[in-house]
Amino acid sequence: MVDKTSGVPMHRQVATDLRGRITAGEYAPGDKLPSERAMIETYGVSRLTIREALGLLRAEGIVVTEHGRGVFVRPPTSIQRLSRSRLSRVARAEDKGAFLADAASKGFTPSSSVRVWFEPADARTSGHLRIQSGEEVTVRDRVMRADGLVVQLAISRLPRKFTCGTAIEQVDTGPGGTYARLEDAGHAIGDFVEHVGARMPTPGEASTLQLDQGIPVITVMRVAYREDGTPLEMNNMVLPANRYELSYEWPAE
Amino acid sequence: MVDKTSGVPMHRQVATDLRGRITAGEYAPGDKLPSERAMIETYGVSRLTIREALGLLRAEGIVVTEHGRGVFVRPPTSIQRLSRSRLSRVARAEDKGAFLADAASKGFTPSSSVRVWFEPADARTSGHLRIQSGEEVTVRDRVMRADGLVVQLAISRLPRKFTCGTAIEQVDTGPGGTYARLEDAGHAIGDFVEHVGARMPTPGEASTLQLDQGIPVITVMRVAYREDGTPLEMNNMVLPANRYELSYEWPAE
DNA sequence: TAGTGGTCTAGACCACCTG
DNA sequence: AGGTGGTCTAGACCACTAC
Repeated sequence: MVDKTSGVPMHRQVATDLRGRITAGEYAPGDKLPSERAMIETYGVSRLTIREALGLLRAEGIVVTEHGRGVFVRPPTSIQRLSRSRLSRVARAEDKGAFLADAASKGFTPSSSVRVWFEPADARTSGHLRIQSGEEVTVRDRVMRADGLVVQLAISRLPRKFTCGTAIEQVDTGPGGTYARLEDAGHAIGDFVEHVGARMPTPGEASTLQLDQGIPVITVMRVAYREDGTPLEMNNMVLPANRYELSYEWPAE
Repeated sequence: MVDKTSGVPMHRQVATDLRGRITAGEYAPGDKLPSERAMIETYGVSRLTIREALGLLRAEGIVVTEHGRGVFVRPPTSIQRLSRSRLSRVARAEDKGAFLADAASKGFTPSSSVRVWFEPADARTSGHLRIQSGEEVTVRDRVMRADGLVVQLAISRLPRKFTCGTAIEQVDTGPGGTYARLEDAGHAIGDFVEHVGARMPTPGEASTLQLDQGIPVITVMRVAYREDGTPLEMNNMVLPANRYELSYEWPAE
């Protein structure tokens, strides 16, 4: 039962109570919570109030609702660790690309869909790639899956002058992927820079990545530089935050 | 007006319409949207339906509601970039610590509150620091502010055997911060590893960081290793995702 | 068929902000 | 004082899932 006179909104009281029972283990991961109509009796409030409380818990990512089935404590999802070694030259030499290399090493069956096209660089692209605005860039838009589940979106842009006549302009870039083809063409990679952020997904991303409410996405913008400092590629990645963790390591110098 | 027969829930139709008008620039950042009661007339639906639509946009982080004032298009927040150079030995030698160094270089007035205590290592801590479970660790819990606004939470744990008799066990660690004191004590830092993730904030974090709805937090777990590979410190940081971006760079090797 | 969550209405009162 | 969002009720019907 809730206290209608405490000043604390009733739906918050309900949410706090449920959250406490979940963290205390009364409802374990995967367990079904009582139905909304049962909670109406339990707490003595209207159904909307119950639904508002559940909305808070959903937004926190600790419960999921399934239409026709019930409300469940979200089970922990296994986290993939992506470490910067995924970009090592050794890995490239042996494999088809960063994502496929990574997934295969972890026992997943990876697959990806690729679309390739060309377009003039917009302001943001030209800034990061240090080319003229409007200069033609090669765009590779990829959707990566592990065991059929979409786990990563990535869209790469490269100045077309570096990809002309290479397999980078094909759907299948061949062994070692884009970076291997760049090196074949005489553009040895010198440095990588990654900018990492997080935000809530757009509706499109949420449906493509099959994201539940309350799950943010990690955004990574990676720029690959040639040994002379020329930007070769800008890669914008979107990862579901409940399935990924990024790892970086470096010497203290 | 919405189409009540299309099968698409009305609150989604309203949300899609508003989202379109916002991205089209009809409502600019900072602009006030029409009041909920005005939208009831515009769309011909009940107030709850309007509020559900606004709830979707809030969860996406594109609008904010202010009690008694209205609903506003969220203005873009300026992003702080944290790069790994913040941990350079040079910066340590000149300054009070990573955060203060960083904030000062960007024109903010930084401040921080620190609490220090000692406790036995739990399973997770002992695993990362490679010590016996229950061994005593020094805990430094910090709340960092820039111009009075809380911008970062950080909680560090170090095996106490490395901090005994150093200023690390004091609130003020002195010039260069924790890492400088470790080096003074003969523990030269060899490597850093950071694990980066994102999630929705807990209610406590949301209020401490004054986070609006729809803003995730970036989590960083940093482990500092001595030159011989011994873990010296585990630092768990929580950053508001709308104010921070992390940058990493490394040679292609 | 029965139970679940999903959507929606009409109306009410409260808390907060601005004039 | 008047407008705004915040909370809450009672009731209804729909869509999905299970048995």
